[in-house]
Amino acid sequence: MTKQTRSQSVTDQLRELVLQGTFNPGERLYEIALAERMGVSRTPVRDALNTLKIEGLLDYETQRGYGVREFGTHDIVAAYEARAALEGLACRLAAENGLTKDDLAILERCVSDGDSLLSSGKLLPENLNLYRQMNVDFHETILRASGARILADLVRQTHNIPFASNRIMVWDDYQIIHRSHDDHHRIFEAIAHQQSKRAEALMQEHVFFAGQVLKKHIEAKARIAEEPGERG
Amino acid sequence: MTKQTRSQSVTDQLRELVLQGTFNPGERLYEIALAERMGVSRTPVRDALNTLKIEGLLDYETQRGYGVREFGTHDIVAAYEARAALEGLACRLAAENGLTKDDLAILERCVSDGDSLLSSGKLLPENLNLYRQMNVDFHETILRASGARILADLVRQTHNIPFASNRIMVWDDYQIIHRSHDDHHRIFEAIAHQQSKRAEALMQEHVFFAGQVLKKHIEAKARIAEEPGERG
DNA sequence: GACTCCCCAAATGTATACATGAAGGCGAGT
DNA sequence: ACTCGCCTTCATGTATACATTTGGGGAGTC
Repeated sequence: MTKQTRSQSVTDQLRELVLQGTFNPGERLYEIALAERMGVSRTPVRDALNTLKIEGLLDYETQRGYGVREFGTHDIVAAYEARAALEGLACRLAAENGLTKDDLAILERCVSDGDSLLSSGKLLPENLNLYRQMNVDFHETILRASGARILADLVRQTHNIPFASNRIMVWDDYQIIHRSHDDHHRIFEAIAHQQSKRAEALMQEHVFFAGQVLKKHIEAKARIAEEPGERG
Repeated sequence: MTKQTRSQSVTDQLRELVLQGTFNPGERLYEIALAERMGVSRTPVRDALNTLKIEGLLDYETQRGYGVREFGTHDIVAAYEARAALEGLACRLAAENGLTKDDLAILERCVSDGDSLLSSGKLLPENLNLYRQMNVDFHETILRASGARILADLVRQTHNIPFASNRIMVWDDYQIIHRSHDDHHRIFEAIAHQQSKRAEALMQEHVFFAGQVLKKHIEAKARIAEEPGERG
């Protein structure tokens, strides 16, 4: 990891805090309080707040400061739908342009690495990070291969929603992970054979499905959390 | 227009300068020089540079400052394709949810205003701003009606590319404008009748077509600009 | 007792001083 | 004369002092 400035470091820390739900929705964030908490001056904190505002994680009003933006299931689903459309598009462009040998090799490696990690019939907890990294690599390689940096930028935006990050997945169902990795197989095949339309459709479904899984997961969790109160 | 801070004002000015091509691609932007030029201190300038970096207009390297990002025809086309996908999605969601009476009324108004402006068989120069505003209203209303703020955010991003703004259009061909407004008619109809799939397809084509027109326009201009040099 | 107006406190906006790092030129040594 | 390394210079990164605005609380009046 290359050296980074305090502004960048604070931005990353604060983004992580917000994405992890450390703050309550709507909670106001004070520059001075954050600066003291992080052990820096207001300057890097202001940079970070400004950045997260543009990324869409914070609300802002002139002379009134920043607040944590509220996100509902609806927003998460919309983010996944947007991501599905964008990554589908990137996938099609990549297939149309044709990949470099290097990029093709990376994708092939991702697919075979995934096969290994899943070969035992389950995903071992110690392999979770490896699988996650493989998944990120797969998607980022395709975005890069699309040749359109703006698509990568837009997709990055769609990750900036609590629960919607590509690093957060539903891991408790081997069947779902297996099916997801099966999608990777077919996407790779479609790209390699320049079946651009098929590649687009597969990627759209791949991402959309992940969104649906996450949605059900969140709703189930919310139901459980509410039950004790509903009994009274 | 509500009062805004210097940071916001400088950001808007600088964004406009970059979008209008005031700086050469790759040109470096110095904080101090900009601050003097704009008559403010480095603080608002730094805010602005940070903002435009995240919006994707500037490149940045730690301890090395900011530079104007280069955009090619390829980027512009990709931006339009992304916008087509996103606005198509928003249009479908809006049609599925159903619009409020107010939003429906706004769209209807946009359509009939456009009819008036084009009724003479051409678009008069003094009506150009009115038409442009109508067009912006139409698209923004649909984005709002989609109920997904993230879509509006993402679409805004796609405007942050030189030549790709929704405020820049190719105005010299009445036929094209007329066809574009005809799309609005049909999109309105599809939304009003909750024909969500049709609404999505129409909007996708509507935006994609605008991108194609712009692409040809840019290429034609580039050809003309190069000719004198090619003769030598 | 409630309402209004004014003043103060606190938070954000802006400027500037200071710190750090990077790049290029100049001088010394070979 | 050429190369290596240091040193100067300048631009960015960070902290802090100062300015402005907002909102609330207290005092005074009806």
